Amino acid sequence: MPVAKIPRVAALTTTEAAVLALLAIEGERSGYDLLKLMEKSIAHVWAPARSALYAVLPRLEGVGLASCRTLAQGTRPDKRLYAVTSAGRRALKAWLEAVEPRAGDEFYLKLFVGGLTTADVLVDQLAQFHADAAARLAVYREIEPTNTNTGHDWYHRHLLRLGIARAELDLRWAESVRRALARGPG
Amino acid sequence: MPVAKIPRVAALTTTEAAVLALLAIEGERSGYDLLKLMEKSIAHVWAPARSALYAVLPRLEGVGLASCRTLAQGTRPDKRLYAVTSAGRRALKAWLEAVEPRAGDEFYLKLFVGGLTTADVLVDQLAQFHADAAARLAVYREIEPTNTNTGHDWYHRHLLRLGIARAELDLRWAESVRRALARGPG
DNA sequence: CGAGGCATGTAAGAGGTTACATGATTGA
DNA sequence: TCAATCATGTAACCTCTTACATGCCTCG
Repeated sequence: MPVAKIPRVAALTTTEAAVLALLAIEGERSGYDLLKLMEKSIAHVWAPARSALYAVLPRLEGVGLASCRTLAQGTRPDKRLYAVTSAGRRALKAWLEAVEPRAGDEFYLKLFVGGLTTADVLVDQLAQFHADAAARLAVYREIEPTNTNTGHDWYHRHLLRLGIARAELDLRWAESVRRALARGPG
Repeated sequence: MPVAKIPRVAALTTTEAAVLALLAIEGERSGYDLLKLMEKSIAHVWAPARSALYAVLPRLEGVGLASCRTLAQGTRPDKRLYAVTSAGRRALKAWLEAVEPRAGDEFYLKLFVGGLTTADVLVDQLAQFHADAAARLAVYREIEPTNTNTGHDWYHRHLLRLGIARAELDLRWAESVRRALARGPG
């Protein structure tokens, strides 16, 4: 008996996730609306080009993660209003819950739209972020005593200092956010 | 009278610069050699895929920034040994001296191979890095008082804290490196 | 009457990535 | 005998960027 094929929806790209998340938060919007909303919020964490946004919206509609209706405006150009579908919400949930090492900006984006998920999920994401920083710190600590501080090592030493300070900062920050989440957001 | 056309050599990509810099530091090497060297040094700052390295070397040779000779080895596969040409050194110099805002990883790479240039150049690069961090900090400081700490703002607040702490760290670090450069490297 | 907002897209190209492809030698 | 090291590349694809293209309305 053949195993039922679960339609594995391809994972969202960061841009797709950002758009879906913004639609989920703000409700039905046009590409133009989203651009303006992004500028003063999510752009600090993820800022796709205008053309990327306009490319991603029809794609999301094509795979059923967003719906679209065209709003004819008398004088102005037509608007295409997009909204997240239930499949879109499911994809967004899967994206938010997927924990990946060295997620980089994707992690910041998840925290930025943290209101769309639960504290549990965010604690897991944060634990990974913490582990990543700890791993980096361990690597740097191991390199440190081998640095001679002469020749090219002189320059490497400064970068090493920055890497260590950054990693330590990240560790402290992750801890503090974890505690805040434990006390409960909002 | 037509103005003499200065052959504007296209700016180096980060990967090209990393490879040229490594060749400049280590001398004549094969792609395979470079890969191993990268792993335990420059990779912390810039880590291209293996295939990217093997693609970039013939390209550098094609535009005259690197030279290549094939070394037939009895038992092992042939080696292609690359070296920086004088045009390559000039391109590298131009890359090192070009100051760009929000250079990101490219800045770290320049400092990593700082031994290939002068303290003056690095001070300029550092000044830009400092200015970038200051600009970020200013933006965050402006956002801070508008944050309500409720709803989605609760999450944004934590990211804001991280952004501010990072920017402050970067400012202090840039200052300390600048002072160290003033005392003279090596 | 000109700048800027409203509103959507296309085309070309940059700059990577992963997976595929090959094959001998050496050390455990 | 099996995995790792030596050694180089190709092919397909992904994702995003910049620049091009269009056209009306509104406000100063």
